[in-house]
Amino acid sequence: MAARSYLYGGDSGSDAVGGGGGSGFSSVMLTNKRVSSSSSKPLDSFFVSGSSHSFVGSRSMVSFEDKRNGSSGSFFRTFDQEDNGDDEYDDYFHHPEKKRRLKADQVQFLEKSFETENKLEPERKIQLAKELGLQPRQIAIWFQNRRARWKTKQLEKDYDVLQESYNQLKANYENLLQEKEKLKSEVLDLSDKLLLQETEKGTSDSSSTKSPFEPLQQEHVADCVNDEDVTKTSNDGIQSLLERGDSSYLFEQDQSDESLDEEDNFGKMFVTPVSGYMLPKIENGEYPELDAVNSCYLGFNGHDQDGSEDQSFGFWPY
DNA sequence: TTGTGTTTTATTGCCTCC
DNA sequence: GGAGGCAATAAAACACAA
Repeated sequence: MAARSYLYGGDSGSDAVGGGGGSGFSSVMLTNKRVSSSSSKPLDSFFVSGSSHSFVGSRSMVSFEDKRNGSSGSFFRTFDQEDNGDDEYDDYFHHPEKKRRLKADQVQFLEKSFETENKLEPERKIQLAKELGLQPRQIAIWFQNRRARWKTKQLEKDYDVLQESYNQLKANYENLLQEKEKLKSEVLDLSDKLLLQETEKGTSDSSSTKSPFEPLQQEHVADCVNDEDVTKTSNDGIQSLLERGDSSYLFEQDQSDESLDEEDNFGKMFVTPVSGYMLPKIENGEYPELDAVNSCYLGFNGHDQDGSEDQSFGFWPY
């Protein structure tokens, strides 16, 4: 073990109460195992608990509460002040391995001190030990354990917050999925209508100019719409077109029909060559709404990069 | 009364800081 | 290298249902 000094009981703690399961009364159990420069000088273990005592020994250093017999009273009891001193003497000296809990008022005092500052400076440790009639080491241990409990509570709170956030995100994601399905069916419906329209137009006028939808076969559109990764595919198609500088597939608005543009911004849309989706047209080198369209995939596409299923899009702090 | 789960007190070992 | 903090853990004390 690293350098650690023991005031009593010699070496590490095979004979100490607690981890070692050994014996040893307060001279072991309540002893500063570590010697610190500030508070764990050898006399620390014999810390005087009350202002009226210059030295009262280990008995008065501990002021435990035994809830079973309801003993209570001042923090600063001494042997002389005990009502049933002999019995408690037996408790302390003949059952050396027993731990005693701090009294409720001692705990309350420590809690208030912890509220103001959860770290313990040596001076404050000494002061608290004086006021409570405990050893500085006990104060330090109490604060240490209290910090651990506080941390656990904080983690629980953080977990709850994250859980709530996750639930909200999940709900949003499910809403977006529903919305996406709805939009899909709308796109499919409109594509059908347009194709029908083009077909009728084609039969009546076979020499008309090519429709921008001509490359799109209806079954192809349907296939693409059913594609799980359709939005990503759409984006890929757009990117490849942009890289090729090929804008011939972009759906150009019929300039003669201004009312259509005003009513539904149809002219700001184009049909993707691969999936047949209508998407916002590029403006200033950016897709104004494409990021928003794809955002759900980036965050919640439910697939790993290798394509495997990954339904656990939640995040856990541990 | 007893078995069992939880809380509290304390130890141990490791780590960081000065 | 010493002092102190923290995580892990032990064990006593406590709570409570059966």
